[in-house]
Amino acid sequence: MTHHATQTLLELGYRMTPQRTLVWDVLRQSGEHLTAEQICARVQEQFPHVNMSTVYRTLELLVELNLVKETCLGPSRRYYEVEEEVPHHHLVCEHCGKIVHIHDEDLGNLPRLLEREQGFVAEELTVFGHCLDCGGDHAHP
Amino acid sequence: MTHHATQTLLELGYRMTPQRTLVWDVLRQSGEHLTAEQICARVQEQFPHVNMSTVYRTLELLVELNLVKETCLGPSRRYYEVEEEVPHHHLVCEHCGKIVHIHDEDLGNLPRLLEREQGFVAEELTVFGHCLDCGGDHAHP
DNA sequence: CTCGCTATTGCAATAATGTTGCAACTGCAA
DNA sequence: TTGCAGTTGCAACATTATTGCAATAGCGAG
Ligand SMILES: [Mn+2]
Ligand SMILES: [Mn+2]
Ligand SMILES: [Zn+2]
Ligand SMILES: [Zn+2]
Repeated sequence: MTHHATQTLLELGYRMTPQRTLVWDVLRQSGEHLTAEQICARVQEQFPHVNMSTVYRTLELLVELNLVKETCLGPSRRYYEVEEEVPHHHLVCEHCGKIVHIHDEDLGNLPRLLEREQGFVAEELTVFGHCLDCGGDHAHP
Repeated sequence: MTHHATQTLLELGYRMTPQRTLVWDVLRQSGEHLTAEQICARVQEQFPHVNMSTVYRTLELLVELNLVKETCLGPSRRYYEVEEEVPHHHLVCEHCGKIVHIHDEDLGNLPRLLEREQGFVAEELTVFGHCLDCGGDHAHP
């Protein structure tokens, strides 16, 4: 576990445990969006007796401390990834499942428009649609 | 159940049943985003023995026929609403839970931007953030 | 209008995902 | 080294959704 996360935990009176280190390292090394179950499986490759409930509790803690981000990219499942310095948004291809990251500067004038017209402050957005490979022509190949 | 939905079902060889009529009518009359459980509760006010599994199966069918839209507005729950002619998108306030509809013309240049820069065809988008009442000033009151 | 076929339903069991109570264990600070 | 509060594993539980199956009931044919 990097100095960053370790320090945050210890400063706040939490303890460093192998379980927490492993969950964090899995997320750092994968760089993907992982479900709790996927994280648990990868943790168990190195430490087989680690329990799902520990993984859930660890994720809950890391999310609370803003070290990990929880995202809903579809029904019935939560995905986790390391919280990055600069926030990002998601394009989700409904055909192949591919997920692409975009950043505030890719949003054009939408945030200003929503704030001006609706008084709504956009923080994170998810766009469902079809990616380049899956037919931008609406053909849903 | 309106002529519209009835006809679609019958044309395709499905049968009209009181259960299907009730689910459809609940969705039409509410105009809100309802969970399967809420729909079932309202159906049971008029027809108490209707079962949850029937509601789920009915919703699955109506979604498949594009009569109802299923939306994921957060983890752990699916919401249903009547599919409208003109598609819409959602602003979800993470503080008070309020959901606002916006339409394509409220999106500014985002769809064109995504298509041009990412080759991504946006179909439906969900924006998480904070509504007017819940402090556009990031104060999260 | 009646009949019969088969789509549909209710029910209970099961699945999938996440949460919690609790006794045993263990970081870590003194 | 030691003690204790934070943490874990486990099993039970909670919530949301799906499925197998026998009983029921639409609806088209006659
Ligand atoms: Mn992401
Ligand atoms: Mn809606
Ligand atoms: Zn795709
Ligand atoms: Zn609000």
